[in-house]
Amino acid sequence: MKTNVGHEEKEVFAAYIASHGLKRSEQRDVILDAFLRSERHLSVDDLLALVQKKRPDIGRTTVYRTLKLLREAGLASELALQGQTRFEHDYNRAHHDHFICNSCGEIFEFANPEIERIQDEIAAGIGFVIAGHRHQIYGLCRRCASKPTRPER
Amino acid sequence: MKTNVGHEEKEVFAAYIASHGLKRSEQRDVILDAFLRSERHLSVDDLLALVQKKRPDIGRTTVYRTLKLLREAGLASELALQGQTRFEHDYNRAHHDHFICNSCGEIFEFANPEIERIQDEIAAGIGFVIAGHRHQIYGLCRRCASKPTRPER
DNA sequence: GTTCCTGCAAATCCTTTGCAAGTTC
DNA sequence: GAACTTGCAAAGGATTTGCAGGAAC
Repeated sequence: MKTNVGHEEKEVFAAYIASHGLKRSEQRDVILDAFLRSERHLSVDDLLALVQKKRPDIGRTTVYRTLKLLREAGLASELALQGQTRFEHDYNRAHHDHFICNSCGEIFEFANPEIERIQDEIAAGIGFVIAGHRHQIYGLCRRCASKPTRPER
Repeated sequence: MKTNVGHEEKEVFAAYIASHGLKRSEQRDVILDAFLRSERHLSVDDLLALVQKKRPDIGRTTVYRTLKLLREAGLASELALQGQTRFEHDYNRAHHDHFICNSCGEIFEFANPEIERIQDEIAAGIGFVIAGHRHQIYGLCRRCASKPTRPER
């Protein structure tokens, strides 16, 4: 297993901690490490499960609180899906949106400058100042779409 | 005050009720009427408040249940915002997406065939079969953006 | 009469918060 | 030692469900 995953991100977090009068902790280290090692779009419970493989005594509350810090530090960003929130890496990542498969739950990213441009144009037309957006496309991924009849949802 | 608002929609609902072995009720009539009279994007509590002006004894649960029926009958559609769900008219309405003001909560609709086309194109490229999407743009509306300093959120 | 509806209270689900005990600096 | 963290349990907000009584057909 790779060691020293996300070295730079860990430094960013340490700097954030230091500059905000916070303290480092074993738990935060473990949670950040687990977060950085995963390339998936993790729910809080996904991350909790990963974390508890290393340290079963770490609680869900701490995961929630640490994810909040990671967001503030610019390391994680929130993906607000229907029922639950998922988190993805955000350090040095360009903006993108998501396709979400209703059958297997897989999430695919996409980015399209043309769509962004049109959004800006429409916003300008009504004097709306954009702060952010949420653009999620639901349906069936290639694999699930080709399977005979798989119940969605 | 206008009478007989949404005559056609009321017929659609009656037909839906009849064809599904359901029964009509005073409550459903009041809720549907209040829903049709409003042109806003209503939260459940918004609608409950409107309904209770006429019939204070109608409960929140019934509003939830009736909205579910209205969705199934094709009269209402759900707008899944951050914390809460809002509902809008869906009868004979074309697809559209939303701008949402973080300051005053106002919701503006927009539709852009070009964006839809690009979405379809990207989806086709990865073999994704689109079932629906959610495209919400957050920020400040013209009025709120022009005010000096209004706390967002 | 049977079946469907309604409203209340209780139950869920996800997330946040209060608090006493443990850590970090 | 002061200030921050942690985990539990409790609280929160939105939505759903169980149930007994009330309406519709």
